[in-house]
Amino acid sequence: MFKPITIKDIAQALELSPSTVSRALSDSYEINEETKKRILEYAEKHNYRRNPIASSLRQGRSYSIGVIVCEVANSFFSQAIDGIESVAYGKGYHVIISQSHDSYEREVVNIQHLANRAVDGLLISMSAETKDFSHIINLHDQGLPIVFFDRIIDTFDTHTVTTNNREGAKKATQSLIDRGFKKIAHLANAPHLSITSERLEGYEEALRQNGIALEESLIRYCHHGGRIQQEVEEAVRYFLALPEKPEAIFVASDRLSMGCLSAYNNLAPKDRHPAVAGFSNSDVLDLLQSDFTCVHQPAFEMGRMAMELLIQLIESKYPVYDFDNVVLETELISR
Amino acid sequence: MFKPITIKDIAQALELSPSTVSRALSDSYEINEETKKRILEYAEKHNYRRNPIASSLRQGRSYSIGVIVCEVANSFFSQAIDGIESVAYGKGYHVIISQSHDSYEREVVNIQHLANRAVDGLLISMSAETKDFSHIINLHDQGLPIVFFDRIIDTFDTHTVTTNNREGAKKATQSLIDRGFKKIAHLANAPHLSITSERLEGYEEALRQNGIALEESLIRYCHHGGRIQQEVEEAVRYFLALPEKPEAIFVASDRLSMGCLSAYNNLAPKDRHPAVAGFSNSDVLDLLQSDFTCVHQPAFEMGRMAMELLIQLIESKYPVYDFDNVVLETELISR
DNA sequence: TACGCAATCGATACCGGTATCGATTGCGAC
DNA sequence: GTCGCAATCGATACCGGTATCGATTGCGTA
Repeated sequence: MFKPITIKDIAQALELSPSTVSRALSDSYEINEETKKRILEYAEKHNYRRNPIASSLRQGRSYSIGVIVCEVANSFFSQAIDGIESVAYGKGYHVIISQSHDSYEREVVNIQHLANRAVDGLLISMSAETKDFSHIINLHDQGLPIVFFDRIIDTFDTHTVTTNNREGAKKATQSLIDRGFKKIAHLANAPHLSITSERLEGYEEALRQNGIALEESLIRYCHHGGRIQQEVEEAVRYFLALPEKPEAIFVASDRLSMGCLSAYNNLAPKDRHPAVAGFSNSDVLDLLQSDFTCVHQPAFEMGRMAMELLIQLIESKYPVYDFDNVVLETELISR
Repeated sequence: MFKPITIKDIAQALELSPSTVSRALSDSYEINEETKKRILEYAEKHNYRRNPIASSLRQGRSYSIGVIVCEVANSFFSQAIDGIESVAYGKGYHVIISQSHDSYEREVVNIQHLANRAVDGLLISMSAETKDFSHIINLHDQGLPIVFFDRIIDTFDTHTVTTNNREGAKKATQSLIDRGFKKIAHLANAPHLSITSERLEGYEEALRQNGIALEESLIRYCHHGGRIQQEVEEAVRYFLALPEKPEAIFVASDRLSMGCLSAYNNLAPKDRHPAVAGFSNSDVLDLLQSDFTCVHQPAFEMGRMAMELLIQLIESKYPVYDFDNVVLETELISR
């Protein structure tokens, strides 16, 4: 088995002390430029690599952060992750990605796992199923820096990055109204998600401003965020069974849009489907249906910003009590 | 700042030695059941968590493995990752996901990063751009266990998990032939990928067996795997400019299929598009075009298997010289 | 009685960096 | 001449577990 070269090996070879080598390798001002050069050259030549494990142990920091999202196979989150990584790599942090699959249990396990792996901080977007936040509160109480993005909770104060969900939902709904639809249903995400209530508000506001009565019967929730296709089909089946079928649907998310369209294809293949507008960051969905209007979130930017705020928390020398709640604007893309 | 409880704290509190506590916590047979119970209870009560960093340092193992794929926003890879995780978590391993975005440089950086983070092994699916394998060979020579899946290289011997690309490509092409098409183009991935040549073979074989002459002019490669939409558009533009336009296209991958369909929509919105068949694990693409026939790979199973083989390598007490090259079958899904 | 051995637990070095405290040298200033 | 201080480097403890080697006790057996 290959045994990598250590700082002590270098020290011995150059007749220096380990501390000198360590300092030289981290470019300390205490070390003579000449010696520094010797050490760096030797290290380079012998392909020395710092052992981050040992380093972490001593420094009490791992220079890695954890990200928990429901799933990476989702355009919004994969774009957000790209944004996160773009900042992280630049600042020397490593990103560990974890998926909750919108399941409460997996969220708990994974967050625990990440905390155990001694991450320096967490970027969290809540799972759809989660109603109890104690697993997160505990870590926060223990001093672990946490930043929420997209799906946030307000149980305690910290940085958050979201989009203007209310306004986005309003714009999407308005676009459907502008196209002449009056009977507009809403296919919503899990009720306890922050984005769900905000988007619902926007939907309601658009209806109200256009003098359209809100019908509770036109709102359907998906408690697992569409993770189970069956729940989406149930909603669609419900819509199809209504005496007056909705002419259009405002769908809360990407995944739900796909599930919804797929369900309509399966359940009523020959029928004319209602028009659909909704939140989406997919670059595929636009191929799907020419009349699909979507609200696009600046996912990359959100990831970037969340990561920057997290690093700010991590590297702050003093406890932070002043938190940012960034809200970015959405973009309506219609065809 | 919160200071977590350590093994030494427990030892002191219970008037035992750290080694006894350590052994009790790992359920060693050397420790009396009674003492074990005392220790476990105390640890539980005081919410003790083992410090994996310290543990890794001493044991020379991190119980984490690295995965490098081109991107997670890809159904095939996200499904494979799910498979990987399903095995990993069960065996106490943590999965660190890294994206190459089909770029050679990012692949090198990320693999280096993972190796630095002292992963116990790597699961690699090669980037489309990569032609030089020395960064991987180096790590392998240093004894790092590596298993390739999907996009493999044969520069050195190790476990690999792939699908029967030749057969899958053949089936897809055959399905187009069965539908009466004779002029069938092939939109291929980067030429140096293993999957590219294998799928090309299947395409050629299907043509040959049906007495259709192979026309080199109908084969277009995307050197960046479709990462740059421009290259796909270029290929489509090429197809559109041919004196005899292809009636159908066999597309090598998911991403290329999307890019291809999108390009046709943009470049020739009013034209009737050629029929498309190709490799895909997307659950969206089937919504797209009713006549899209796809070859589905058992991605989850591939991930599962690759992870199991990797663990086998990692936990083997003796050097392994006998390697498995698993080839799973594809499934043709037509409508 | 003495010896072997299993059961149980302790002391300590060690994993590879790094923070801390100190030592040495040289030189300008008083 | 001595003092102060900057520059440069060394020795060592320490981070938190864990592998290694030993020590002790008790009991069965020759």
